[in-house]
Amino acid sequence: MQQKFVHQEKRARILQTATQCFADHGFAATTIAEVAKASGVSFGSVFTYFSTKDTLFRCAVLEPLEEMKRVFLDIDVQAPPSLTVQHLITKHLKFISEHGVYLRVAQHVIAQSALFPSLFNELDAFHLQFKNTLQPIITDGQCAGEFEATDPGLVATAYLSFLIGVRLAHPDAPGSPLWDDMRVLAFRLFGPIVQ
Amino acid sequence: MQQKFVHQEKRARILQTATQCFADHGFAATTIAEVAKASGVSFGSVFTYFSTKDTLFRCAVLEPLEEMKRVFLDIDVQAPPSLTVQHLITKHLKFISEHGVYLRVAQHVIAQSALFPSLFNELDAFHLQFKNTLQPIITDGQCAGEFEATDPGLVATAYLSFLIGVRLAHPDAPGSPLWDDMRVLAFRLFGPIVQ
Amino acid sequence: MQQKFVHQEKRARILQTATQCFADHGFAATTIAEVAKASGVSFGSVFTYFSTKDTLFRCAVLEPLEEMKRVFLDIDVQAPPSLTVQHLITKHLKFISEHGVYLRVAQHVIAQSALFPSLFNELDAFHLQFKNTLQPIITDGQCAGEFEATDPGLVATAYLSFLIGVRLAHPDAPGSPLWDDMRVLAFRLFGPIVQ
Amino acid sequence: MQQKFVHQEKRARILQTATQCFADHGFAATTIAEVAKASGVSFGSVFTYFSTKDTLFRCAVLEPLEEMKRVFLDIDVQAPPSLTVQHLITKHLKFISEHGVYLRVAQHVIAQSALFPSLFNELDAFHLQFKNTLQPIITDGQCAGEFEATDPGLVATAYLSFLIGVRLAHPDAPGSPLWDDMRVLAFRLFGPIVQ
DNA sequence: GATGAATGAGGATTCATTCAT
DNA sequence: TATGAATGAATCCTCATTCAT
Repeated sequence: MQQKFVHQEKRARILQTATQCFADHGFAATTIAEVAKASGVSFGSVFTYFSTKDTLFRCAVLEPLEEMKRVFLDIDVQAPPSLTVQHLITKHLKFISEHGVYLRVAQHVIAQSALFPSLFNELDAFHLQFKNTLQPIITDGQCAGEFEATDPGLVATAYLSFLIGVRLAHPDAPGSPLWDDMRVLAFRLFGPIVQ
Repeated sequence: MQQKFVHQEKRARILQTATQCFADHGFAATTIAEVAKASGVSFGSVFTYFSTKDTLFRCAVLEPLEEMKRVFLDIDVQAPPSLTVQHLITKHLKFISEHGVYLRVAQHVIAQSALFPSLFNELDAFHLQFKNTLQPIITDGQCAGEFEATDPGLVATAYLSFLIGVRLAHPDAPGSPLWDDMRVLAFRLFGPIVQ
Repeated sequence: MQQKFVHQEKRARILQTATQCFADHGFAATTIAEVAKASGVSFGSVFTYFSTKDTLFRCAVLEPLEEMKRVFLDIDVQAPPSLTVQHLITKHLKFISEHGVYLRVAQHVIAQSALFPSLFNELDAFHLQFKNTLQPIITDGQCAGEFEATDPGLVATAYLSFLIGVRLAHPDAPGSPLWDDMRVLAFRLFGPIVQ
Repeated sequence: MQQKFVHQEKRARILQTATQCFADHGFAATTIAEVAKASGVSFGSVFTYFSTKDTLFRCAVLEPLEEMKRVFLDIDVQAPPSLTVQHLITKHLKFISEHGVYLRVAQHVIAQSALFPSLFNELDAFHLQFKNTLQPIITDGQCAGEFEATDPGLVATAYLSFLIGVRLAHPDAPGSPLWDDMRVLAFRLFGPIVQ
């Protein structure tokens, strides 16, 4: 039992270090030796926990994706719709501000989809799920006269693209005021109607 | 003279091919042999035109940046400011829709700034120049009551981030209707006031 | 006492599995992990019974050699010599037909004598002992006019080479009729004189 | 043209060295670095000529096989059949005495057929061709009353096994008298009838 | 200039051996 | 004794760069 715990703890440390390296240097320029050293484990130990470098990368991409799904796909619907959207925006910006390292790894996959087809598909599926989850809220808001009438799919796409772009363009630490400031800008994409 | 022309044409072909490879596989996973083959030139010829792989990458990043500067930094000011902004948006979206390959290379530099510090600085300087160029227009629009009062630097940042995000999230061909559709969404970031 | 028995049984199982692996893949391409798995024991246990991989190989080569010596060096002399030889041939072919796995391991040592000098010496010594044991019988047969006059050492060498060659060239199961059929061919090497 | 010649000469040198190493240490225990050093070429150059270690091994096994086929499958039929057989034996023993290194590599493939299935099939096909080529001669000899009546396939098999066994059991240099002495022993396998 | 063979440093992966539990 | 995680040396292979033709 104790064993198992130690094992998991060590695995997590390697994975976290590797994620940082992948984010900083990309897949190809990250070496296992570098990950091992930064993790404080021996070279061979990395292979004890992750059979290949590809496996390590897969885990770095897919495991945090589960948490991201929980944050982005579980929507707490409230009235009115515009309030729901504002809460979402706050939650989303908080998440991306805190997970910059992971998101840079994910961008690597998106930018070089040809190199990581199966990982790309996973991320693309998430993208689609997110759009499908967000659209009904947008539609509700438009019906309620809170948002301008625009293709909800387009709005969802634009919003997600905006989040991606903000994250990529700003390697800032989580504490930066930027993330709070961006909330109002993000909200504009939904076409709020001033009453 | 004829010689010179042939020389330039060959160089351009190599650079274009290399840009495509860098965009698809990143810097580290692109090999000179691959570029040579795809360019239809001999292996050794790549080194005749570009002394090192780094040089080739630098050229792939910096040369198109000049064209990008012309498009993004030369602003044709018109009245009213909101019209200027709309023209800019059209021009910008057109550019990014047509230069997807180059922009993926640039994203590579941004995402892995630690690997390419001098290139990153060039792109970052462009980012700053762009913001400095755009801000006066935004300020004018706000003064004219066309845009809501918001930190103009924040708006410029949000807008550029949006462009980056849309480009990264959509590997679509230039012909997609997405690029036209996004114009209205982009415009919303400026906080247009309906009159 | 019971303990000891279990110990020996486990050791024997590991050694048998290892012999099969060494025969199939050679020394270098056989891994301890593979032997452990195929033996149904834990990885570490292999080292409990055999301190190194070399030791395991040595045991796989030398322990069955004792049995082989009993079969090949204990000659039951009968009259006439040609009958003795025929009985030997039968016994030898039976042995090699039943010990194909072991003999492939031994061939490994012979073929790569530079890698296993001490093991090679053991096998070579056996070779010599065998020749020395066989020669008197051949000489007797020649004196009795049953075999043509030929250098007895040459005949013994040819006969042992024949046994080795038949075994190497035929991975057949023990039940194959080949082994019986070869008896008459083996006998010819002794130069029997038809009366 | 000169280029091509140099190229072939270098390739041949690497292949010859590699064959010696494979014969001495087997496939797994032979390192590319060792082959490179012994060949007097750089490590990387080995890969210029042979893309992988497996390819190098394949070439070491298959290329000399062509010469072996010429020697073993082209039979110069003469009268009487027993004379043909004696000439064959002389030719064969000469070949194996001179190609000990190659034959040890081939034995490696035979002994570990599971590791090299496609190479094993090539050698096995040769084995079969050889038997099919030899059988008619044996049958002729038996019809002419020169050889005892025995299954010709069995005789051919026994003879080839004998050649293999003699070669494996004797790492002697070509000049050894053994090879000449063995001719009469080999001939006995055909069951010559003294007249 | 054009070509492609030569070089060797660098990196992923394997695996015998050790050792803590 | 039994187990299997930890270690790092060893090895195959890649590829940027050099250079002779």
